[in-house]
Amino acid sequence: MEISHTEENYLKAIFKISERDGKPASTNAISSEMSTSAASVTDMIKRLSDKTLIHYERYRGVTLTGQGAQIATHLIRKHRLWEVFLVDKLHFSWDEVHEIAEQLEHIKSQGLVERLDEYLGFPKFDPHGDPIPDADGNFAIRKQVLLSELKHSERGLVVGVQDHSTAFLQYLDRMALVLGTPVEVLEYFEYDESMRVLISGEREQVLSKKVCQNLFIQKR
Amino acid sequence: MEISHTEENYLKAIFKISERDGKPASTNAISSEMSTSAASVTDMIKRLSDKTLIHYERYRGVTLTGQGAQIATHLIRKHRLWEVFLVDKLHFSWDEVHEIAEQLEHIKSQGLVERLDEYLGFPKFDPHGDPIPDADGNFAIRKQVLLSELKHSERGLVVGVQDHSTAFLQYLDRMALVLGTPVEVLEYFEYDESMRVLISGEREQVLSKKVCQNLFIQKR
DNA sequence: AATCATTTTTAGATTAGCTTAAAAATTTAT
DNA sequence: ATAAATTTTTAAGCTAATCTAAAAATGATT
Repeated sequence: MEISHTEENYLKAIFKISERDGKPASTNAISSEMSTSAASVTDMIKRLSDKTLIHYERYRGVTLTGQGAQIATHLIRKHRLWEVFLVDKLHFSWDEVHEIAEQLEHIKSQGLVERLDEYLGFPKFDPHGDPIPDADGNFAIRKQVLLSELKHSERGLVVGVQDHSTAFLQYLDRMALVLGTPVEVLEYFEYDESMRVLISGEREQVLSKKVCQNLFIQKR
Repeated sequence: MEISHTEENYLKAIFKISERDGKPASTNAISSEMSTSAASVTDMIKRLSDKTLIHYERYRGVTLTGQGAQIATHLIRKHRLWEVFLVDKLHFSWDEVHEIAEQLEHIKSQGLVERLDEYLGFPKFDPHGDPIPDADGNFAIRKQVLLSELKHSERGLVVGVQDHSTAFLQYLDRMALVLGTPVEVLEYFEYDESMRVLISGEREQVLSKKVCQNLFIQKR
């Protein structure tokens, strides 16, 4: 069965929305995620239903079938492996790779992903700290909390971001808060929910509420 | 100006045909190259003409404009660089890479090709011995002849293939006649235009007319 | 339960790219 | 130079994916 580039993107969007919201993806949620009209989504829902890639109940929302979920996770696998390639091998920065990987994830080939995986040394996380599903679709799980959840004097490592925007990633680069950086909470300001943080055991920096709520930390 | 995947493929086909035949590409030649109907080609010719990517005179054939030629050579550059990547880094064999590169060549990004080129060490030829145009579209030229043009006792190196078919490439693998292999003509049989050849200074092999007419040799 | 607001679907159209079949233009052969 | 063969174009229509606008269904409010 042929699955188009566009259909693949819909499946990925549905996967993302159900993950995020913990419930079936509504027509509107999909149209918003895909930046398209609700009418287009209704149309596409019919096509994907016919191909048994999704399960749909009118006005109830969309869930992925086993088949659909497999395609979606495989796309995520490819996307994240290509991001690792672009950063590790071609030396792109982590804020430049999303759009390119968005195209590369649609390349179809039996052997390519597995060889790429091997070539990259079977990475478990992408350059933003997001887990890379294995060939069976299983994601590695890591104990992580938001920096905003850390208490005074708690320490940890930066392991990921919740906000993937270019603006945030570039801010983190400027602050030298890349993946693997050790952090320690020195002080919490209730007034604006900001934190004074020791970065790499070297520099102190006050980080805003918004920053703290978008940075994943592995405690230690 | 947006150029679609399909339009890019037409430009590449027109480039290939004009190169091969040394004259403007006819509607039929394009339809044959693209495995599509002549009517579709006429349709596409209108679109590409409107975008000033080709020059067309009814019943006279198609030539690429500067713009069109630039896009075509850039596609060839990307295709061949990706083939080098697949063979050198991911260890695909030379008969497996064409279809994957056919997809990869359409990836759009400012920096990607140049970084890939650098990563691969600025290769001048792809795994089949075809020249890789530089960023300005210039192809390296190499003095090469077909094996069938060599006389008795002449020697050279295998540097390329004319026939890119899987069958031929796999035959060459079996015969250990990969790129860089030294060959010497020991005997020419007028009867069927076959040749007895010394391969790598080690093994003798009789090669058919068809094989000799599809192997490029650099004399020495 | 009736009304209002929101969400979703349907209806009708558009575009890119494709098809087949027939018509027209060009080239080749007699 | 006229007929025959070939090439190319036109005509008409299909599918996937999209849109806007209107209709219908659902959910929320009083």
